[in-house]
Amino acid sequence: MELVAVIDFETTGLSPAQGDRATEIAAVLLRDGKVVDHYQSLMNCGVAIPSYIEELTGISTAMVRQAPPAAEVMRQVADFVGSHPLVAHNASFDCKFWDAELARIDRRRHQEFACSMLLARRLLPQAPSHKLGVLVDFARLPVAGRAHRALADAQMAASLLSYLEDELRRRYKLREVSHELLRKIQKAPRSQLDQCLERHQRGGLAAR
DNA sequence: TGCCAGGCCCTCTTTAGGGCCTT
Repeated sequence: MELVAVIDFETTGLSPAQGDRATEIAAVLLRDGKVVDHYQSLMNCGVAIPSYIEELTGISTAMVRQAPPAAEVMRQVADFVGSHPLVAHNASFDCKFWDAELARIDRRRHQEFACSMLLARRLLPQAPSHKLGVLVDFARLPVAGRAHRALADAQMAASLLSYLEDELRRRYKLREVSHELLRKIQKAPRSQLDQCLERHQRGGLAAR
């Protein structure tokens, strides 16, 4: 598979539209199931961290006040990621913050997101839940560090993505699993997953 | 004062409701 960037944000809440801001970002570059590089930084967005968020993430107002400005961090991570396809766990969440924080520095996203949670719902319907930590435990993947810190979560999402790609290759005898195929699968109705992959195989894309 | 997201997905559905998942 081509190089992809798996990202994870820690934030002050759930919605940039409601004024929530990013407090930490991590991106790991994944190629053929191996992490080849990573970026991580706390970021100072100039707002206080709600106490329940500090309890969840361990990230305090004092910590982000000592961090580089959010604009500087976003420029760095956007340059680090470049034009590589993006992946996140529950990507709709990270996509909102990625786009909102980029907009603040007058930059725009030029690539699509794939979502490891939507893929896991289709490929691992038997998992007890589709939270990142539960899936990592279910698939017996290594725990990268403290949950709800950006780098650990990005590394675990990358491990999960590799596991899901292996499952796709094994079950459907695919030579290669592209980002484009992941996006097709995550959009396919669960009941039509097999038909989706059969169409893909017939199209010859699997052998490329 | 009270409330505060949003997309996905299932079902006792589709003229809807509610749980899941992210912080």
